[in-house]
Amino acid sequence: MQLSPITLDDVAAHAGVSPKTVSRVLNNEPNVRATTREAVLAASLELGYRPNRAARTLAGSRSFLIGHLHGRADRDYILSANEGIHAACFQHGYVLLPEPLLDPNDGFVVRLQQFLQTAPVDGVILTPPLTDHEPLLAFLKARNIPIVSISPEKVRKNIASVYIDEKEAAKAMTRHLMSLGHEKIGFIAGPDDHGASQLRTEGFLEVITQGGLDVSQCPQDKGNFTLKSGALAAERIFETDPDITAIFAANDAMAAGAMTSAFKRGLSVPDDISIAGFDASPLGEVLWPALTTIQQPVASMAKAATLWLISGALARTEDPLRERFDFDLIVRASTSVPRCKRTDD
Amino acid sequence: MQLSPITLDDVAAHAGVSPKTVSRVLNNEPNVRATTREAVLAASLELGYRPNRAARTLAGSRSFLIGHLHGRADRDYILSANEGIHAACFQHGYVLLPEPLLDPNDGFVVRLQQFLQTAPVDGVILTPPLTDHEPLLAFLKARNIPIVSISPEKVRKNIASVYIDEKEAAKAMTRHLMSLGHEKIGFIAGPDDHGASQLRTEGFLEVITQGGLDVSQCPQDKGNFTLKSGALAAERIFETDPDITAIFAANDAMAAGAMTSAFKRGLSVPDDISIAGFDASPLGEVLWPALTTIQQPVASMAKAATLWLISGALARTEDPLRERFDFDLIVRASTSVPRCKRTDD
DNA sequence: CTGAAAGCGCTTACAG
DNA sequence: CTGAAAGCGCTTACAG
Repeated sequence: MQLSPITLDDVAAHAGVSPKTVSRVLNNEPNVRATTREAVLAASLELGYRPNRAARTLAGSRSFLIGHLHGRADRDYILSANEGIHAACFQHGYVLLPEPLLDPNDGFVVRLQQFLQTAPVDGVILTPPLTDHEPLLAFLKARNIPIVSISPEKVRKNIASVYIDEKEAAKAMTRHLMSLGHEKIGFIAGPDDHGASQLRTEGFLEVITQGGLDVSQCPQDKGNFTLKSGALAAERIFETDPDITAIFAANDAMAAGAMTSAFKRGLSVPDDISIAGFDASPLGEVLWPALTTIQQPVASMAKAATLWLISGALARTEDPLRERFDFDLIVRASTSVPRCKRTDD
Repeated sequence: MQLSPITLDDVAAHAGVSPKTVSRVLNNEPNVRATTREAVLAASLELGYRPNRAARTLAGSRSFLIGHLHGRADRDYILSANEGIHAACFQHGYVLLPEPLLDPNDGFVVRLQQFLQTAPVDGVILTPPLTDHEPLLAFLKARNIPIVSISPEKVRKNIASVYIDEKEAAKAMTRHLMSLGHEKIGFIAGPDDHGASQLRTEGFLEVITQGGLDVSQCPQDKGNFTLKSGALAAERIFETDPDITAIFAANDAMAAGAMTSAFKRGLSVPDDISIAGFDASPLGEVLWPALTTIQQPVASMAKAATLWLISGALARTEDPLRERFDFDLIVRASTSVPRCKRTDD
C-alpha cells in the first residue's frame, strides 16, 4: 500500500537532467560531473524521493533482499543476528528475510530452492549450525550466491566470515577467576565435536598451567551444553573435589546447572563458590545471582557481515574476507574473591 | 540472482491463451471457463512457472510482503510468531519481514514510515507489547494497513485478533495441582497492569474457591515476571507457610525463581514441593526438573492470523475477526502427588 | 468469457 | 560526461 508517489522521472525533471543521469547518481556510477551529481542529490532530497524497489528489481539484476539462513540454534542468538543484519539493511534500503532451514533431512534444499524463487536474495548470512552444512554451502556456491558466515565452526578458505577468538576468551575468563584469588578451579567442558568447545578447553588449560596452578587441584568434567549435564558434572566435581572455590563452565546453560547443584548442596554463590559461564545467554542474565560470562558481539558481527554483502566488498576481493571481533568479559554477581582470601571476614 | 526464467507469456503460449487469461487464473479472478482454467494450470505446472514478485508488485497494488512488527518482548515468543507467519507466507508466495520497533520514544513512527517506504507491506502482524501501543495502531489505521494482533492485552472492537483464554488456562493448571492431591497451594501473581496476569490470578482463585480448598491455607504473593522476583516471593511464602506442598507462579521465570528458593531451603522438587509455571518458555524446558507449564500455540496463532491477511478475509468482513485458540497443559517433572498423599512410601 | 494495448518505475545497452 | 529508446514481467482499464 501507499507507494511513494515521487518517481525518478520527477527528480530528473526537477534537476533538469535525464532520468538516466538520476539513475547514475543513485547507483554511484562513474561519469557524472560533480555539479550534476550534487544537483540530482539536492532534487532527490528536496522531493523526498525513495526509489521503488520493485521497479529496480524488475529492471535490474539486484533484489535488495538479504537472506538470513538459520537452523535450530539458540533462539536468542538467531534474533541477535537478525538485529545486526536488519540494522545494516535498514540503512541501505535493503530488506532482511529470515529463512528457517530447520530439518536438514526434510527437503532442505528443495525448500531453499523455493525460497530463492520467490525471494531471489542478493546474498545470504549463515549462522551456526548452517555455517558448516556442506550440501548447503555447495548449493549456494553453485548458484553464485554471495555468503558470509558468522562464527563458523571450521574456517573455510573460500567463504567470508566474522568470528571471535574463542580460546582467547576462555583464557580471559580463567584469568579473571585467578585474579580474584581462586586456585582450585573446576572446569566443565562442552562436547568434543564442537569446534569452539575445544578451543575453550584449550584456553582454560593454557592459563592454569602457565599461571602456575596445580592442575591436579583443578578437576575437569564434561557436559553437552545442557543445563542438566552441567548440574550432573558439577555434582561429580563437588563429590571428588569438595574444596574447589570456582567452576568455569563452557557455556551458560551448564553454568546454570552448576549453580543449581551448588544450591542443592547448601553452597551459596558466590560466597562459597564462584561460577562462570560463556555465551551471555539471556538465561545467565536472569539467574540470581546473575552469571559472569563471555559475550560475543553477535549483532555487530552480523551487521558487519551484511555490510560486506551490500557494499559489494565481497565481490571485489580474491581471497574471502575475514574479520575477528572482540569479545566482552561480563563480570556479574556469580564470581567473587574466594572466602579464604577475603580480608573483610 | 537467478530469476525464474519462465514467464507468464510462456505459460500463455503453451496453453494457447492470452497472457491476460493466465493472469486471471493465477489471481483466482472470475469469468474464466473451467476448461480454460485447467489448461492454464496444467501449462503452468508443466513449465514450473513461478510468478515474478517484482513484476506483480510494480504492475499491481500488492507487494506480497507481510510485516511482523514486534517490540522488546520475550525473544522466544517473537521467534515462534515468526515461524507461524513464515509458514503461511511460504505456502502462498508471500515473504515475511520482521521489523523491530524497540524504542517507542526514539523516532518510533518515523522508523515505521521509513520501513513502509522500502517495504510497502500488504498487512502487519502485531505481537505484544505493540498490540496495545495506541499511536502505532492509529498510524496503521490511518494508512489503511490491515492488522491482526496476537494476544493483545486489551480487546479492541476494530482490530482482528487471535488469543487464548488466559483465565481458563490458569484454572486448568490449578485443577491439575488439586487433582494430584495438593490442598495447600501458594500462588505467585504477576504485575497488576498486565491484562493476562490479572486473568491468571482470577482463574487460580476461582478454582481453589469452588474446589472447596481453604483459601487461608493458600498464600498469595506477587512478583514482576522476573526470576528474582519469583525467588523472593517464594521465600516469603516458605517463611509464612512452610507447610505448603505446591507453588503456582504466573509465568515460567518466576516459577524458576521459586525452584531456586526451594533448593536453597533444602527442599526437593517435586518430592517436597511441586512447582508450576505459565508460558512454556525455553527456560522451563531446560530446568531440572523440567517445569510443568501452560503452552500457548503461538506459531499456530500467528499462522492463522497471517492467513487472514493473505486471503483477504479481513477485508471481506465488517466486524473484525477474532479466534480463540486452545492452550496446552504441559505436565513435566516439577509437579507430582504431594508426599503426604503418596501410597508408595 | 477472452484479449490487445498501455503502463507500472526503474535499468540496460547503445549512441553521441 | 549525458541522453533517447527499449524492455524487465506482470496488471490495469478497456473493448468486444
